[in-house]
Amino acid sequence: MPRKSLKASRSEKILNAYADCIVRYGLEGATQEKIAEHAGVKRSILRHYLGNKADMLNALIDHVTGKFDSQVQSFADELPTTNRLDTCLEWMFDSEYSSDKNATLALEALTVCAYEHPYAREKLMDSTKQFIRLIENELIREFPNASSGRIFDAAIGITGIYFSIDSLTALQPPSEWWSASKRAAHMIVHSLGDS
Amino acid sequence: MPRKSLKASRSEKILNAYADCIVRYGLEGATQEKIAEHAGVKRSILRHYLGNKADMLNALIDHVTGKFDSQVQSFADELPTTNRLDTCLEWMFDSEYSSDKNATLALEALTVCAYEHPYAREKLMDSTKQFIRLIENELIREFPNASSGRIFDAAIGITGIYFSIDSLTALQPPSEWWSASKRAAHMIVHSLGDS
DNA sequence: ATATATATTGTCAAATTTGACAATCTATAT
DNA sequence: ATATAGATTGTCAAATTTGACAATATATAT
Repeated sequence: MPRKSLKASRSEKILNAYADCIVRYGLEGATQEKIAEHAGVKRSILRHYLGNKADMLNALIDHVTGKFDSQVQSFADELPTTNRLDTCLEWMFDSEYSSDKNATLALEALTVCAYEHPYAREKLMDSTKQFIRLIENELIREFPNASSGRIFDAAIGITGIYFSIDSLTALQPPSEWWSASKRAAHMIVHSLGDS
Repeated sequence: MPRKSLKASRSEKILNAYADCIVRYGLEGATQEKIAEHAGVKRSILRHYLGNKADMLNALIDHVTGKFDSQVQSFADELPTTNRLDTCLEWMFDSEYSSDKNATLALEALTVCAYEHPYAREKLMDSTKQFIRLIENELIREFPNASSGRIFDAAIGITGIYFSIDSLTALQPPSEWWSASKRAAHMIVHSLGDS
């Protein structure tokens, strides 16, 4: 008898707007007013679907990490069977192929609340680990004889380079920084071949 | 006749507290109240020495970038004559040697305001460039025959790895991530030798 | 058509944050 | 000792942000 619930779709829209806002204004700068405006809804709606501020933050943490994780997963699934590693780096460091870098940026923007929010710290850590593992897997596939230690080192390095250039987008760096980052990642890859 | 001004020392103390707060609570989460508390002064003092919120932010930008720049400078000055590059990476990726990582963290925390603050964007970009240049110089000293392109790529990579592991401190990563980051940086260095 | 659960809007109070200024205290030179 | 410029504290109003709830509108099944 009741009308069908819009909780799922509305929550999705609101949380995406929330994530956009923390990327642009910082975690504490993302007020409910701005979030509502970005989402194109009234502020009261936020409370109706997601509760108070603390509830919203928890929902955001789940949303952002979940979105990031699923993007990482589909990223891995869509890699071709041949030339996987090169394609992987191509997608990571070419803005043309990047479907939605905002997931990574939102993840990074949330790190500031990890100091006082153990739950956020755990989930962010898990997502980061999963991303590193993705890189590890591709490196292992290409260099099955490399030691797990060197694989891990390389994965940490490539991930770091990616996270770093990604977070630098706010500074609008020249596009050469992206290509240089890609080549730096390739340097790490190549060094695995010299074992 | 007047009493001597404390403007320099007080401003220094307040701006350091400001920087600490944005690292812990984010840019917009660093309220004047919290800053004053961290600095051990009354809130009114902030206004007296640094003006209103906008004035404080501008002062903070100058302070943080200036502090970072001078640390980078003294970092370069203190490098030994032999084994400079290894020492450089040792200092960067060993928390024992790191005198004050907060300067880097504050720099990164400020990037969120670059979207709407062109002045901040410029200064943050300049400081980042200067850091990259430091790495470039050390690489050139070690590999004078490497092309400037590869030097730049390597510098971007090493800088990215450093910035990234640094900003991940909020997630309290295991210490192995630091050592892995260092080894990844070394991988980039070694790949310069195979030109 | 009507009941019902949900969507949506609106409004007000409480809490937080900031701006501005007055008032007082204190060191320093004369 | 006294004048002076600056240090320090205190207070209040304005603006912002959030919390909470009432009131209305609307879709859906019967």
